[in-house]
Amino acid sequence: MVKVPSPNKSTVTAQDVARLAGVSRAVVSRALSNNGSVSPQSRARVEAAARQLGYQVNFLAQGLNRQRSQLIGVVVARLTDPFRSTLVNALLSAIQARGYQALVTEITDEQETGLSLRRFTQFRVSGVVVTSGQPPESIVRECIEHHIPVVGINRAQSGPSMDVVCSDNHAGAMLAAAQLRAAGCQSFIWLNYQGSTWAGRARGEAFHHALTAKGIAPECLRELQAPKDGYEGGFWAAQHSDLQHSALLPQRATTGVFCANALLACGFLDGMRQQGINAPTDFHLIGFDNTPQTAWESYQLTTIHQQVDVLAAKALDCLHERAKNPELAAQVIPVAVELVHRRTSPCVTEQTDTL
Amino acid sequence: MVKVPSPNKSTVTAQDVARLAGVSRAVVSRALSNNGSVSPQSRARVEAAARQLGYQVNFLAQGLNRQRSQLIGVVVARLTDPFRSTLVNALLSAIQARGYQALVTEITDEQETGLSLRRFTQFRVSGVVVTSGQPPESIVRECIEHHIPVVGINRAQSGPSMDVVCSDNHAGAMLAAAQLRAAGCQSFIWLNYQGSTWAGRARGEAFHHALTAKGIAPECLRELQAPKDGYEGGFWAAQHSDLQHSALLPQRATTGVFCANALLACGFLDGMRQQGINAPTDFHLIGFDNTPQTAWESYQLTTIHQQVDVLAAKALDCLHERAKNPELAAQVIPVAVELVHRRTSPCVTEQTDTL
DNA sequence: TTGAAAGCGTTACCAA
DNA sequence: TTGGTAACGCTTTCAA
Repeated sequence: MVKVPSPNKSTVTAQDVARLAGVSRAVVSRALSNNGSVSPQSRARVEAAARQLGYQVNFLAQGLNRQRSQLIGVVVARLTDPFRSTLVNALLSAIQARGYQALVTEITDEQETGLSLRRFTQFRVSGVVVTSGQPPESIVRECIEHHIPVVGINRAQSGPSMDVVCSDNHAGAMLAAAQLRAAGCQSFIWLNYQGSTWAGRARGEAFHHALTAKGIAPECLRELQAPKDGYEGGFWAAQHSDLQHSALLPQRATTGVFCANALLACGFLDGMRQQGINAPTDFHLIGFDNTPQTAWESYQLTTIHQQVDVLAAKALDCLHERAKNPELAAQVIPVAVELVHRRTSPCVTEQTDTL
Repeated sequence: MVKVPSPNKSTVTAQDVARLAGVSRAVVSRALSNNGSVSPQSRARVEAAARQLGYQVNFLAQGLNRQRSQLIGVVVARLTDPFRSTLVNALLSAIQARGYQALVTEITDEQETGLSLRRFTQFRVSGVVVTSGQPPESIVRECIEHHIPVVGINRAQSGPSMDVVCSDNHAGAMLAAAQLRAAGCQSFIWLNYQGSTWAGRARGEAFHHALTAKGIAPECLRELQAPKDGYEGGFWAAQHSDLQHSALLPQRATTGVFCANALLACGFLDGMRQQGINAPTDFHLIGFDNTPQTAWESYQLTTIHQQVDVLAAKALDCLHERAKNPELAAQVIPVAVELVHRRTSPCVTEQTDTL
């Protein structure tokens, strides 16, 4: 049973511990941070004193002195997007597991990324993870000059200073293309929204390549662009696609739809259903992200799964690496994705996809 | 066009600005923090110098000196829950709008709440918002002693030190009960999960009271308890309810189901549909939270809306109030909720509910 | 191994 | 109004 004598003095400092333990501040610091040599008995006395007084390091002072806080900055936009919150959740876990604390900034506009980074440097963070927005290269360089590593997740590499960890969009698009092909789709739709993120565009291009590589004629791939992101965007796209007509053709050539993200896919599916068209009977549908909702009974979306915890872990690895070696050339680290077979494009029985 | 001379010296301090402006550090500090008197010309020179050098305050040093950082701690669990992420999103916006930065901790276990608070104090945060978990009163008191106000959102008031901002669960339950009654429901089910949060239990009790106050016999209200939270819990509950039988009775007494949260409601609806039972034809369903998904076409859940931005704003107001006056008695601040009419229990045409 | 002392970068008080 | 100075609380040389 630890007994705190009395919280008379509002805040207990290393000095107080030193006094009680009968040593100097320096010894206290060394003992508590396992840094420098301390005799076993001193250490014991310090630890006892610290416990007794309920001493806790002042991270502000510690950071000021070390020129580095145990903070890691995280930039995110629209946390209400299920994929984003899943990713941030993974990041928080990873950050805390490594003994850091997360300083989170929400941006509503890509432009704000830079400002966030600046504020992070003012806290002397140990690193920054950008999950949304594209920071201006100049500001990233500022960070690097302050020895603050910056890593992006699922975004374009902007300049030579920022590492990037990125789900393998190309592989994802290939998996989607292969699945749709194997399922017998003859025509294809790529669904994205206007002003899509870099990741979305990358997926679209990869899908295009994957299809043409499979010998699909260009006119068989249409692109649908919703005026806005999210569920509503997908819903809108469904109402403005002409899939309902082609699906009703006598010799219906099954259409395969690939979406830039999970929300678009959910919205699209609902929008089509509202018109009496459903997957996989009338068309096939594959989304990206594998958010929890895509697994819900009403959707059961076939989707490309992103390993968020791997993304998070590798991002932190990156920060760590680069902190040790700032001169390192910027890397792009791919993270594998997986195709999750669900109802909107069910698994096809073994079939060599060599067409 | 601002020109940064050269980032030769890694980090520029107030001293540097002072030197360039030809004044002392003190003047720089006063000029830049609008605190204390500075002559117009000094101020101008300082500002120019600061801009020229790209000076940015070191928040660590500032906080150390002021004994308070411009950080606000946020405790959250399971950020993947859409309601949580919506709430945290609102909190982040509010925190930043007021010039603070959010220090976010994810807890996986209620027990960790205390540890989070401790770490927050080590950063000398200006306040703490607890959105998950119940902090031990002793630790909350520690915070208060360090002049760090703590506010909870949607949780029980634990002890006399923590303010609480809380959606009006009672009103929500009343609205739900009234709606179901008006829709003609004769029997009722309250759906919650084992080990529910305090808010969930409070909603259940309020629902119970509301019904009995309306003269509903106790045997008309059953309670369903899922073994786990979330969508899966709701889905499970649907499979283990006997609603499918009662719904098929010849003289079917329409059943009204009220759920502790949105995920349960979505899961329950899907689970029932899988058995061929649907709302509102076979039963009525009302959820809580009004998360984005409940508005999706596949669900269109009638639900109790929580005003997350009001919750966030009032929570920060609380912190502010209490920072000014730490001796204040702990408050419980209710936030109004609204009934959102959607398909699972559609709006009934004007009807005085005086039964 | 230990303690004294010099910072880390700001802010606030106080005398000028 | 201004500048010197003393904190703020910690870490890290550097001698002893």
